Amino acid sequence: MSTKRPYTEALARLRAVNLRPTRQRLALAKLLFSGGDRHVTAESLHREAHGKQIRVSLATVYNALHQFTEAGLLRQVAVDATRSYFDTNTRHHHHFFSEDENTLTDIPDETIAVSRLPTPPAGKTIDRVDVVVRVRKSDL
Amino acid sequence: MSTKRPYTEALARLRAVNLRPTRQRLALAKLLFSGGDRHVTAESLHREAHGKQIRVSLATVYNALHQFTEAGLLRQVAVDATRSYFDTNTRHHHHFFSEDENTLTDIPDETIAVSRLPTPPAGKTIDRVDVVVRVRKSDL
DNA sequence: GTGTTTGCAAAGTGTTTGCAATTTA
DNA sequence: TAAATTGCAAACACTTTGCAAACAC
Repeated sequence: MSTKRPYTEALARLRAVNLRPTRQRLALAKLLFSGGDRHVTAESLHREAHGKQIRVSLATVYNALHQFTEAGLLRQVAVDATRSYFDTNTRHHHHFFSEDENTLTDIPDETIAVSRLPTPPAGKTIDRVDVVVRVRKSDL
Repeated sequence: MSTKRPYTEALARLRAVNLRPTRQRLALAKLLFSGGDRHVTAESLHREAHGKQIRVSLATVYNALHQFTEAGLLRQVAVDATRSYFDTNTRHHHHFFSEDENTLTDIPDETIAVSRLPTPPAGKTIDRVDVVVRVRKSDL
């Protein structure tokens, strides 16, 4: 678990991928990697940081999210045409997407399975398979 | 097949869903529904229309795509955080997404299967399951 | 004629970029 | 102090909206 020593933890992560541990990156890394798995958008992370008195610009949040993604610390998920989501769980897994609340949730890996993968078009290789189970409130 | 009599065909489709067959809507419906299954973005459809001397504004293309989608003639597909894709195939099926060319292709339904669907979070119902098989050029 | 639809231009989102000032090593 | 990073504001790409003119019925 990465709940303890969030500062050291975040610092180590940044060092490991050769990103300078600036005040902003450290703070964001702490928010992202100190709890369990998380799903954030640039906006939501920026808002969260501000709520905790961390001064960081939205542009820097965008930069950090992309740098973290490139470094393999995050994974980008495309579910909504308007916003970009980032997932701290970089292992292979799938998602629930709540269309009411616009929120992502991980699907436990054992509870879903794709069988019979198709042959990709000629000259192409499968990069990855994303399954999004779209859910909404039961009643209405 | 809807290849023949594209005008009558498009007209019938619009009538069926109670959308006034205006010149613009008819022209777009003809482009969309006269061939086989298609995947378009607002931009690509607008460009295509212009190429065929059909005068229609981008705003109208957006309106039409949304009206057609609402009417069940199209289906919206979320694969890319920046653009919205619309699919003329509204049956249940999945997609290849080429990350090199930003293009969608249908996956024949028999060649893919999702087994063991997960139980949705409490109070939620599964609306639909989208599988996107991301592919890229084999070499590099 | 009356209500609908169109096209334009303006406004709105979410995101990226250029660059001077600041910070890190 | 040299190189990297930040924050701001401007630019961007895509999409939506308000409204007068044009159109369908």
